[in-house]
Amino acid sequence: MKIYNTLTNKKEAFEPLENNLVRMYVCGVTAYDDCHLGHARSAVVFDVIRRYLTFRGYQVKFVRNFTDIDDKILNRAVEEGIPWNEVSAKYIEAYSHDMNRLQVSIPDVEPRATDHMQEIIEMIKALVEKGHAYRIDGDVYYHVPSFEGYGRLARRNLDELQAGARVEVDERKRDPMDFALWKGAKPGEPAWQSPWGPGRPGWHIECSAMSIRHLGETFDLHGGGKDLIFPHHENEIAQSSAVTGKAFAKYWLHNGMVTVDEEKMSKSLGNFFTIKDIFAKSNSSESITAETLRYFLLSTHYRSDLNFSNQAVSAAKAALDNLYGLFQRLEEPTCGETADTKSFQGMIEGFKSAFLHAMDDDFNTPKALGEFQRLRSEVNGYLQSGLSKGSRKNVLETFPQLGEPLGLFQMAPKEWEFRPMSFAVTQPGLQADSGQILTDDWIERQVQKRVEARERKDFATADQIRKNLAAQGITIEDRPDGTSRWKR
RNA sequence: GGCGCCGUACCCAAGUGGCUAAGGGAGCAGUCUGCAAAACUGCGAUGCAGCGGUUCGAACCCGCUCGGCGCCUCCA
Repeated sequence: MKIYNTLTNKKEAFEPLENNLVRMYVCGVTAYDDCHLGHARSAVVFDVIRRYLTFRGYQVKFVRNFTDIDDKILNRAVEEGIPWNEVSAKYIEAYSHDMNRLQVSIPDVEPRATDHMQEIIEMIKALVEKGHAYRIDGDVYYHVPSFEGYGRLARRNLDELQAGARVEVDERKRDPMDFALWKGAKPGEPAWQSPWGPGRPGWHIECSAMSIRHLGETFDLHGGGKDLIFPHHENEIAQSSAVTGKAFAKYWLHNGMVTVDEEKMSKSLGNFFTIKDIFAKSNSSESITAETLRYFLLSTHYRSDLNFSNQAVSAAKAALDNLYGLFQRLEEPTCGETADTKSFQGMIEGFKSAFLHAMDDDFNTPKALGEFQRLRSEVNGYLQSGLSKGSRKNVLETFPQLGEPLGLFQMAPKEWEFRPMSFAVTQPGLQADSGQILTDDWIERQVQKRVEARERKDFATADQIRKNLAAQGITIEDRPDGTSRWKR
């Protein structure tokens, strides 16, 4: 298996530090607002990485944190007029809800900064003792020049950084690059007791403290969005290695940004789409919307940026329609039995090995999805001439089995709906009475009436029924034997 | 200004030194069908931003140019 490591800037053979145990930490979110598609991408990408490692036989311990104390949370509390810890609790709940809808599996540990104050304070104390941090009044700063390897991850040197510094420099700091480990509390702010007086931790230290607490001083994988490389991950390394004297994470993985009109999706630009909104505006069921979003998110390699558009999501939905269409046909009773052919077995095996090969190469999900599509096309070809029951079953099991690491193809084919996906009300007339209110029984009766009409060659009636159903978003497909299937 | 990434067909997107440049969406044509739908088959980049260079051979390596983006500030 090969994994691209930001630390070395190249793909490396993946070798866990300890046998087949993989310890991975991913930076989660600051709980002060609903999460958007960018947050979701990071969560889905690392969910897939975790699932695939597990699928490959590794024992994975996966930790993803919540930042539940931070300036933005405090600001939000003032805005909403509620206590700060209600803000974080509310948005942690919202995040968990969204991740659950997106079928993102729950990490083994979801640590929160406020539950690790002891570890954080101990770590800062150690940094002060070792001369890597200093106190100014109630604040504690990390002294960046005291750490020799600073800038290695982001491939920058201190001179360059200072030349480009855009922040107003706090004159009290020994170096402009120094960052806060501990912030003394201002009146009215929440505070924890510390050797430097009441206050709260800076952002970067919590990830160091929590990852070491749950995974040990050196662990295998550390992930997050690529916008965290600098300064967040650079600072994590500086803090952690300065305390332990050991290497921190062995492999650093970073996902690309989600963009809108080629610009990074972000709060500050205001060009973000929340997961909540996307689900609310979707004309499909929650599970179908979730699978479509996952397919969309995995259709670009995790390290590249991914542009969000209605068209791109629709393409993902259409691609899934074709796959679920095949599943549906495979489940139908066979008319003619044909014997298994050698070439069929070979084709399935060829697919499996192509899938593994793609995923083993730095989790190349777009390539893997391409292989699934190729399998679909192959199986459809076999279906033209006939496929044995055993082979049908084989295919029907292969998709969910290999789709599991991607979190795809877990749905029963009959639950799938084939209507084009949209996120807004496009055609009010059609939208208003789309399939949802129609019961399967009612549709079934309509279809049966049409079958009977066709039997007596009353095509006018048959076509009228088909037209009516089409207006409700129901598609009819006639089989050669005179029966019909329908799809929402 | 510094550091880094990217530019592959109408759209999305793999491929990063050597078979006919994966796959999906959209489109067109054919087979099938009462007509459809679906499926299948075929068509679609003599070329991978442009220009040079290295090489027996380059989308892939090197250089320059143009264009886009990210980070350098909170950020997934």
